[in-house]
Amino acid sequence: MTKYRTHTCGELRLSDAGKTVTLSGWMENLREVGGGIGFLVLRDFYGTTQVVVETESLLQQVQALNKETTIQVTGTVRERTSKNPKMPTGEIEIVPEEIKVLGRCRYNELPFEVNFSRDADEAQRLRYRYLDLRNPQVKGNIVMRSQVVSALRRAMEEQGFLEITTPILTASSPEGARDYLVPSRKHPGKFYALPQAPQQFKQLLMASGFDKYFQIAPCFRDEDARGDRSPGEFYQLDMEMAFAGQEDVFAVMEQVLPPVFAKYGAYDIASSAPFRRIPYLQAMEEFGTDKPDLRIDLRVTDVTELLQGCGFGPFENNTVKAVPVSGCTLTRKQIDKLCEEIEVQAGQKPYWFKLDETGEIAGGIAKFINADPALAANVREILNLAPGALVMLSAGSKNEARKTAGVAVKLLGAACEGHMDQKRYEFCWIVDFPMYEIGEESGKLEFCHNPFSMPSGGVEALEKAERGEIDPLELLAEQYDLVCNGIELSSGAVRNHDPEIMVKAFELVGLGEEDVKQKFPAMYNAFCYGAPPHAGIAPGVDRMVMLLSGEASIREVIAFPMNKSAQDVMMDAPSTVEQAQLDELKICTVEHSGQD
RNA sequence: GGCCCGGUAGUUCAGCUGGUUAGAACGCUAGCCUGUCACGCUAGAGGUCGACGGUUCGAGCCCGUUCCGGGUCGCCA
Repeated sequence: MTKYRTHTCGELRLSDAGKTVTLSGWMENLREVGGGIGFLVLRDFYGTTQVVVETESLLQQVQALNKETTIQVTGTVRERTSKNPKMPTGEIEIVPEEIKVLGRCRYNELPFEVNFSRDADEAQRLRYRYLDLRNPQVKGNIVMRSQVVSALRRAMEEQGFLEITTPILTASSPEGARDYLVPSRKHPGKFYALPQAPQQFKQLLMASGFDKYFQIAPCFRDEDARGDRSPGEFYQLDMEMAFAGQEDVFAVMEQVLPPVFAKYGAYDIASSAPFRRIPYLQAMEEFGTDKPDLRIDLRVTDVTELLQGCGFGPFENNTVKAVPVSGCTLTRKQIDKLCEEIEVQAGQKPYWFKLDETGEIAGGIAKFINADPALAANVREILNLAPGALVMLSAGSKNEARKTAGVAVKLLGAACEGHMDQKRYEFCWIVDFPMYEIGEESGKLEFCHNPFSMPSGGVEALEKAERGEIDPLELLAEQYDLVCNGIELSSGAVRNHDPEIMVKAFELVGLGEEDVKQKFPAMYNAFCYGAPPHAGIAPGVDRMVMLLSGEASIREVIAFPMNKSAQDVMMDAPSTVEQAQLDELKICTVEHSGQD
């Protein structure tokens, strides 16, 4: 049997001096210092070890090798005369007797230098991801992800959950995101779909009598990417529990997540149970978003009435929101830059003024407020302003003004000192989501989130809405979001397990029993055979690891990510296939015009 | 699909108001260097300035079209 190594490149210490060892790894660097001496840095998964090449023949041998060649070094561990306290193996070096090439690197110029790969162009990194991943920092995120997934698994199992895998080839679902379709060879013209989430299967597991289910579940959605959303596929910690409600789900997550975040995260403080609960409407009013970052102490104030008629055009007949920031030291230039960034992210221009050292309102739209001394005094009092305060303003429809203010809170919190406690994980639950909304395109009543959620108040509430006793828009759903540091980790809900209530919920949006049966046949049928009340949630694994690593891009926590255009440039996917494969699937290719 | 930013040496970038032979750092090649550790020193090689078209006496720079990458909005029940 070939023994490639006796030790790893990260483990030898001074106490090992004198031992004969064999190490295998990548040749990271060769430093020749003259006099026939060369220092070779050998790297493997576990670390780096210095090999000191002192004989002419060995030096010639390694001089001829390109960096990143894999080699096997057999030699003696020796105490270094000049130690390097910066590296764990810095007290020793290997004096080699034999160096064997295991895998030659054929190129003396690499697409980028391994230890600086994070500075390289991202397309280049993804094309040569196997080189990129040799960088210990890049690799570290993937290692951490593995540890986090393992810890989550253990924690869920300790809570009595059973991991059950569900089908990858399944049926297309009628709602939600665009599906990835897979043609069926045995049934020409018909398609499987990759699951957008195991939603229906986990609910069917509940109907089957499994009590607590979880899965690190792959999910597939054909939607465009974002910095925090990988295109195509992602993973969720999917869970569902029977005979359970909102509080039961909260309790599980509040026990499972904080220890994992505190242990593996970049910050070691995570909120403890119970997480703060914020009703949806309150979050929208106070934070201007349903994804508040609780580390920021800034809040949104409605100043619509206060500033109506101040003479500033954009405020007339619009909702106006203010975000006061005390003790703001931003310069005029920095404020302008921030406004630009708010405009990019919110799609709407913000306005501002500030209080100078003497307490005078100055800058931005100050003159409209100063025009009326009584108004100026009111503004100061209502917003509780002291000298040095900055006030960011937004105006527009209620939604626009809120959203812009929300972006302002997020960016001001990050930009202004003393308004954000950065080094912690702050969880919160957003609760009491509306069940229905008026669709922007249709102008009609639609489900706000998903039709699987149980309406608060059950069938009675729906009937009241049906009889016109209450506005359907006021109906709430037993639906919740889990948010951490301004990032939505998950939606979840108490599910609607009662076919009667399901039909009633659909009737309010102009659909009926036939629609429910047609859209969700398996679930509807299963629930007709006696289903337990159940609830669940599915926090995104990629998002969580991204938060823990402190990375700004989700691609940094995925071993082999796709680019923004949903391509794997390393594997060249998607790609064309053989005509024979298409023929077998009875798929005709259509000549592409190239114009669309 | 809309908007914004970018594309210059193997890599990361600089390049003024349009003006001679397009620069730097890292990497690479060669030589030197007896303890380096992001080793150091000297020299050298390396460019279709994303592509196409236009304006101009003259374009890396200005204009148009297009391709590629990233961000953002739409989208993501």
